[in-house]
Amino acid sequence: MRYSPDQKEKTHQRILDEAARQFREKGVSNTGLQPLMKALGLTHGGFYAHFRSKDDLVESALQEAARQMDEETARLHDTETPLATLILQYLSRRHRDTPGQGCALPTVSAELGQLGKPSQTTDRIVKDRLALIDGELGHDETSDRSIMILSAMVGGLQLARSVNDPELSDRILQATRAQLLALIGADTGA
Amino acid sequence: MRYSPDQKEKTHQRILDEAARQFREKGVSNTGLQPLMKALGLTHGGFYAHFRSKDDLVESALQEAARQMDEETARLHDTETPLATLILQYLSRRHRDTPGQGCALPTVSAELGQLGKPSQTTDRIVKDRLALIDGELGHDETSDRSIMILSAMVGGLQLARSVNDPELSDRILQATRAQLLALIGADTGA
DNA sequence: TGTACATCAGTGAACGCGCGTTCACTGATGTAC
DNA sequence: TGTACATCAGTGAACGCGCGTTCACTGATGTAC
Repeated sequence: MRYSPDQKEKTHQRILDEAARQFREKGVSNTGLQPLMKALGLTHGGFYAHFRSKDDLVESALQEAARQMDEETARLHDTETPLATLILQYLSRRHRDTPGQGCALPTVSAELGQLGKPSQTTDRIVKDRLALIDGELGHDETSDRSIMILSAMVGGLQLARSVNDPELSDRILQATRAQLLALIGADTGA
Repeated sequence: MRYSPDQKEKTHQRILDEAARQFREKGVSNTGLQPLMKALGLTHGGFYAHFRSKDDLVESALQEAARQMDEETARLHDTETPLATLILQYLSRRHRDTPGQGCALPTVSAELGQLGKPSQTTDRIVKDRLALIDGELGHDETSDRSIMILSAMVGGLQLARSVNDPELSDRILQATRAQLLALIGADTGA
């Protein structure tokens, strides 16, 4: 059956959103196209009217996740201390517990790197994040400090997600947060 | 055919070693038992004389990787500045390029966390690493500082592996290394 | 010492299953007259 | 305005494939007599 004129575009976006969520939640390898389409109330055959292949979807979904992230960081600048807010949000329980809405670096990017599938988008996300942090720190170009902050953010989130003991997980978030805030306090203050 | 008395034990260890390597290199989901056994010159059916299931192998291999790591860190104490040496080795090109011999936290543990498979071993590895770092820093119990150092190590390694641009990858390793060494210099010096 | 038998690590075909992908088809909508 | 036709998003069966797992079997070694 044929649908209203903008129906295809809407479905395309729904697939993209759901994929971006599931890829970050369960990993690319553990996300099947069949269950994904079923979750949207569609059958799997129709997928190929929207994307050339699963790899195509992966790349598009990674870009979509990056775009969503950009929107969120844009909203950051309305706050008083954007970098502190970024760190607090990144290393929050909420971000730990909802990977589907969060940063793609610890999940999708890591898996792509492991599989040897190069993605320009990973580099773009990393460079954007670094530029954001450097901007807040008052640096004109990529600094060692901003790289180390991003490393600690990604590693802290990942460890908090990997660990089994809930107290240890909370502790990892809290400690990494506190240390990073102290670091940037020393940078931007005095 | 039957083999010499200690043959089974040797084969068991060979499977364990190869699995620990492949899991860290390609991820658990992307490692098949059939190719794994073939790589050892065996057929896949024989696998179940050694392990109850793939999940059993995953847990055993994770423990094996942890054991290998312990051996390596034990050797660290022969060096003059063990913590600095640990950081330099962890964030080295060598470690980035040979995940099969390296730390399981950024690869296997992350994937298990993603799949919702709890593993006691992940917690043990994290706690051991933290204890090691705290010991070098002169702390009696887990400190915020040691957690943040481990976060930055894991995150820096992972980012360096995920990124496509070789210069950016090298830069991430170098910057995270430099910042962490400066941090522990300030801690242990002064 | 020689022979009959039990053991069991490893073999390889077979299983059901979910995967990514293909393809002939459907049928409501948009277009042409 | 009414009718005939083209379009094409979505359907659902089917494909070949690799997966984890099972199982009847093999045959060199260890054991019992």
